[in-house]
Amino acid sequence: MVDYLARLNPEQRAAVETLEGPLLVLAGAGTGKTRVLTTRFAHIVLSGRAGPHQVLAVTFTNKAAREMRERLSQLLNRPVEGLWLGTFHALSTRILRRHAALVGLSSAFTILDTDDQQRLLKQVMEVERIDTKRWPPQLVMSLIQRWKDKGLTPDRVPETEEAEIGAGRGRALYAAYQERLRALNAVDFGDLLLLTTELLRTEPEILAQYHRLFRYILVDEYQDTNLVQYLWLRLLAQGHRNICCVGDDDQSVYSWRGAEIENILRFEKDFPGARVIRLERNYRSTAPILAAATGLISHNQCRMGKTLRPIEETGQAEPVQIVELHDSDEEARMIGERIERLRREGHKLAEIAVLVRAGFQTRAFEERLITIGVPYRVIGGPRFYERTEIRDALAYARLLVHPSDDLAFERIVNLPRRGVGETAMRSLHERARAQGVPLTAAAAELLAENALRGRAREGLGSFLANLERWRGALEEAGHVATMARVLDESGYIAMWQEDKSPEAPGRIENLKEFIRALGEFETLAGFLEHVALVMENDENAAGDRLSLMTLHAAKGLEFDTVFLPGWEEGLFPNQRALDEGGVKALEEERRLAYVGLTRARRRVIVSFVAFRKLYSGWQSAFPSRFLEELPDHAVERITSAAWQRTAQAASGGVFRDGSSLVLRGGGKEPPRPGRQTPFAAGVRVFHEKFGYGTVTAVENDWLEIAFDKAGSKHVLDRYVEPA
DNA sequence: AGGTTAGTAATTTTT
DNA sequence: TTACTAACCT
Repeated sequence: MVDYLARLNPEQRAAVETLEGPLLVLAGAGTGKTRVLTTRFAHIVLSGRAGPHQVLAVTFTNKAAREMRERLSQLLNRPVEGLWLGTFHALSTRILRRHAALVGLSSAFTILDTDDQQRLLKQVMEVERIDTKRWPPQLVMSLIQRWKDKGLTPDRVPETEEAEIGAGRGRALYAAYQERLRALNAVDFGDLLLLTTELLRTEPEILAQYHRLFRYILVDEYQDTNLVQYLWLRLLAQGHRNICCVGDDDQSVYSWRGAEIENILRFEKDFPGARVIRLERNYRSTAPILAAATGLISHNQCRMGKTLRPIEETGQAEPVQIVELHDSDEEARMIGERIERLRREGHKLAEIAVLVRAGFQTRAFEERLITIGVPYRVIGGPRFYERTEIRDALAYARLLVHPSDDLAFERIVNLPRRGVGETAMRSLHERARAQGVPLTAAAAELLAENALRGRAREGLGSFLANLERWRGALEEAGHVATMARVLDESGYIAMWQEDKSPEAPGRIENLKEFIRALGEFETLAGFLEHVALVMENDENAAGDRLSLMTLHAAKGLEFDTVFLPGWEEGLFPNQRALDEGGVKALEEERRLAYVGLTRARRRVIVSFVAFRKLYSGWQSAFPSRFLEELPDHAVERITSAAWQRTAQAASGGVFRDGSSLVLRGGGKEPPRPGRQTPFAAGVRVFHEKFGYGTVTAVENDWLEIAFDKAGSKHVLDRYVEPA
């Protein structure tokens, strides 16, 4: 037997060797999913069924693609390049650039990011006279994005849905936005998928060409695919029908981003004759952790069904701990203490993670970790290429490469200040629209005609002259030196140097890093393409550090010890998710809890509090319903009092100075337990801003009130008085 | 044109 | 509480 096959368990082997026809591999957490995927790819090649270039391998993230490429090159024992292995978006771009003309683009189209998308849509909405206050562009954008996720071009958006947004003009806005994109020779992320699918659907010869090329298709994280991605895959798989999707329905947590768990649940219907193989042997976690996770997820209705089994019974495995605490400060303190203890016992910080439901929760822990001196890193913060200064620098670069990039022009024409304000921009826009030319050209025209006055003329004049000069330098001095020069001569660096805000020095550092990053690419255009598709963080900050991140960001990672704080109703499961998505959302929240639990190899500490500091005040909370869903035999429940006893008993415990038991005075003190809201459903109330209304529901100190004038609102009881 | 202040809203995030 | 935006003032 070939030795790479010998290293697999029977299910994994079946997943690797079942090559013909559709196959769904249901891979539970920690069951060797990546190994199966890469080994399968290698097996296709090594068994001589297809060349490496005849396999299409699709992932969601660049990280996953990179990992797969590396492991594949190890298995094949040679470097692998130019493979059809990448993200849906990168592969779509590659296909689309080849046939751009067929979808009305030139092959040098630019890819807009979220920020550009929103600016553009806002402009479109202003032109269409839509109140952007009533209809935030962000909201409209998300609906357009959702339509794109479903494979709907403007003409295919159902009439019932278009009434939803922009005063019933949703579809018109979508169409206008698409028109603007086309005029700019630009696409957004959604378009990459949508246009590729359209291309494959309307051009049978091209589709046939790809059918001939791709003899095998591999898909990672299938539970996260949306409808267009499914259509995209289905079109390409029609050829040989050798499609293998790997995923875990219990880890589908991106529905709010358009992912449809139905894709994986429906697989056998979508691909008749499909085989399904379950990977249930878990190589990661202890028996109690798996029992807790399995018990919890069994409360979901909407799933394929799968049971994680530990590899062997480990007698002394720790139960999952559930710690009850009085308030959120105490929770941060408890976790800090436990981390210090683990550290003293010789555990690496890099093997410990604190996973929270929402980003803002990390702050409390950061503060605590700083005071006790534990090095940490926050994963999934603002990404490098999304920082203001980097996006500005990118706009300069884009304008050099594409003089017609209006969005880039607008972003930096007055940054730093060049006296080009609203008035000047209005005349530029008017001219550009009238002549059908880009803003740069319009500016040149107006300058030549002496149609601009004062500082705007000076500023624009030297700006355009500079652009020309820099473009010349690009040829002679190369892109790295030129961009450094651009940032300097434009006054952009100086702008931040003069800025007194605390983050300014960091921004200048980032700009230096930006110049360094440029050096890794042959050309500026190549760099821009990379940036558009690979918006990732460099989170490889060295050293032994604790990880702090959201549950979403933790998917795919694993740690020895995992802390799961904030298991309270409203926070987790998240109230807003529940309000918007009902039972489906609750199940997704539960899957998120499942993801959290299964990140741990050896230890899980779940915690919840009675009072949580939120924004300015304290809020009371109930334990999360998920806590009751954890099977008793797998958990150990520790009450606040019990925890205090153990802490006191432990040498060097929290209460060394005896002060921690006394809550600090003033506004920092959380409210006493047992407080009851004086309001009940049906009671008439008055609110300073919303006026009179009737209470329709009560949850803790939150009231749902139907106001006579202002509609239905969710408010805290302390802001209303009996009418 | 540009700086200042008041008002408002606050999940999850990759490409 | 903070962070961001829009209206307002100079």
